[in-house]
Amino acid sequence: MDAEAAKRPVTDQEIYEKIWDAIAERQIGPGTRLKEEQLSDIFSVSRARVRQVLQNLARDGLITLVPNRGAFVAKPSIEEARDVFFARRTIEERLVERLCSTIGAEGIERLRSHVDDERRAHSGGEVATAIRLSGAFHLLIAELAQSQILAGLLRDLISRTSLIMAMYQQKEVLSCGPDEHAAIVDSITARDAKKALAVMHHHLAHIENQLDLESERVVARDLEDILGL
Amino acid sequence: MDAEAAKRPVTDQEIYEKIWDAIAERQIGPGTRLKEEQLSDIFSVSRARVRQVLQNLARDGLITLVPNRGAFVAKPSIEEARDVFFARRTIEERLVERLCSTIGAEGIERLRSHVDDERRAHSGGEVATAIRLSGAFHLLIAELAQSQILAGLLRDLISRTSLIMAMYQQKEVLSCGPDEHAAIVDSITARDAKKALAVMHHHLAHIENQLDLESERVVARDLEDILGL
DNA sequence: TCATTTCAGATTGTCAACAATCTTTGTCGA
DNA sequence: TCGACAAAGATTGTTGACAATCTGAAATGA
Repeated sequence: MDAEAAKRPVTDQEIYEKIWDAIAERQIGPGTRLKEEQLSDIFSVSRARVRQVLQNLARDGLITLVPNRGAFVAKPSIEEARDVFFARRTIEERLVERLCSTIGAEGIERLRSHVDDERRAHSGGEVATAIRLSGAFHLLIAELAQSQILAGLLRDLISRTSLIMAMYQQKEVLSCGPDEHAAIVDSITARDAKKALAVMHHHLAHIENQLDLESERVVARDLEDILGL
Repeated sequence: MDAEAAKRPVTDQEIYEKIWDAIAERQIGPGTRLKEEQLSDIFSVSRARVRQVLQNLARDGLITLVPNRGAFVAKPSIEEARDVFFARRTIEERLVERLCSTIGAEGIERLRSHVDDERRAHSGGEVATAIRLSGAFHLLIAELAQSQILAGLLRDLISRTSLIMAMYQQKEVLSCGPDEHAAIVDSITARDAKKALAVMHHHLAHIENQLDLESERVVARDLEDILGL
C-alpha cells in the first residue's frame, strides 16, 4: 500500500474521471449499483463529495439516480442510443459546416496532427487511448467551431456515446478507424461544406449501424479492484 | 405570517423554479450575488439543499459559480448570447424539419391550441405568462419531435434565452408575438420541411436581432421581497 | 498622501452524525 | 408449501457544526 495515497487530496474531477474511465472501458457493466459509502471508502473522501460527483455523472447521462435507492450505471435503451446519434448528427453536421468557412491555417494543422496521433494509437493497438482520442477528435471540431455551447453539449453526448458503445458495440469491431476522420479533415480543408456535412453524416451513421441490438453483457466485477488507487 | 409555511417541506424543484422565475422576470439583475445562507433563510431549508439547487442553476447557465466566492446571476456577454441563438437554430431547425414528416393529427392539435393560449395571454397583456408560454411553445416542438435528448438540451437553452432577453431586450419590444409561432405551425401542418426550417430560422434570427447591445440595467432589490414565500 | 500589511468579519467548502426510507430476512398462519 | 406481515439491517437524505478561504477595512510606515 502506498502511504502517500492519503496525503494529496483527490479532486472531484479526478474521482469523476476515474469512474468515467471505468464505465467507458467496460469495466463496470451497465446496471451496476454504485453505493456511496463504497465509493467514499475507495477514494478516501467523504460521502458528501461522492454524492456531488454522482450528481455530475447523472447530469451527463452516465449513471441513473433513483431517489432513496442510489446510483446505477445507466442502461441506455437502443432507442436512447439512436436518439444520441440523432442529436450528435444535428450538432456535428452544423459544426463542420461552419468550420468550412471559419477555420484558419493553425486550426487545420491541429486537426491533422490529431488524426496523426489517432493513427499511431490505432496501429499500435492501444485500444483505450484510441477510443479516447476518437472522442477527442469530435470535441476538437467543436472547439475550433467556436461555439462554447455546442461544444459543451457535445461533450455530454460523447460521454453517452462511450457508454453506448460499451453496451452495444460488437466485440470485434473496433472504434471508428482514423480514416473517416481524415476524410472529414480533408473536406474541411477543401472548404467544401456540403461534402464535409455529408462525410460527417456518413461517419456517425456508420458508427450507429455498428451497434449490436442483441448483446446485453453485464460484467459485474468487484469495484475495489477496478477503481482502487 | 403563515404557520403552514414551515409544515409542508419545500422541494428542490420549487426552489429552483422560484429563483428561475425571479431571474427570468428581471426581478434579480445580472451580476447579483446569491448568498447561500440568505437563500436558506428565505426558503427555510438547509444550506446543503440550497447548494444543490445552485449547482443545477449553474449547469443551466443561469448563474455563475465562483469557487470560494459564491453564486452570481449570470451576465452573458453579447457573444455568449449570439452563441445561444446559434445553438438554438441548430437544434430547432432540425426539430421542425423532423416534425414535418413524423407529426400526427393530435400533435398538430396540441400545437394549435398552444398558440391559441399564447394569443390569449398576449392580447390580455399578461406579460409574464406570455413569456413563459412562448418558451413552452419551443419546448412543445421538441417534445413532439420525439428526441428526449434534444428536448433536454433545448430546455437549458431556453432558460438561458430568458436571461439574455432580461438583459438585452429593448424595453418596448415584447416577446415574439404569437404570429410567428402560428406561421411555424402552418408550415408543419403543410408538411413543408423546407419552409418550416426557414420560418424557424427567421423567427430565431428575429428575436436575436431585437437584442440591444447597449443596455446594462442592473436591478438590485431585496431578495427576500422577491423570493419570499 | 499613498502603498503595504495585518486582522477581523463574513462566506463558502467539508465533514461526521442523525433521521428517513427502502430492501431483505425471518416468522407466523392458513 | 405458500403468502402476508414484521422486524432488522443497510442505504440514502438531511442537518448543523467546524475548517478553509476570501474580502474589506484599519493600521502602519515611507
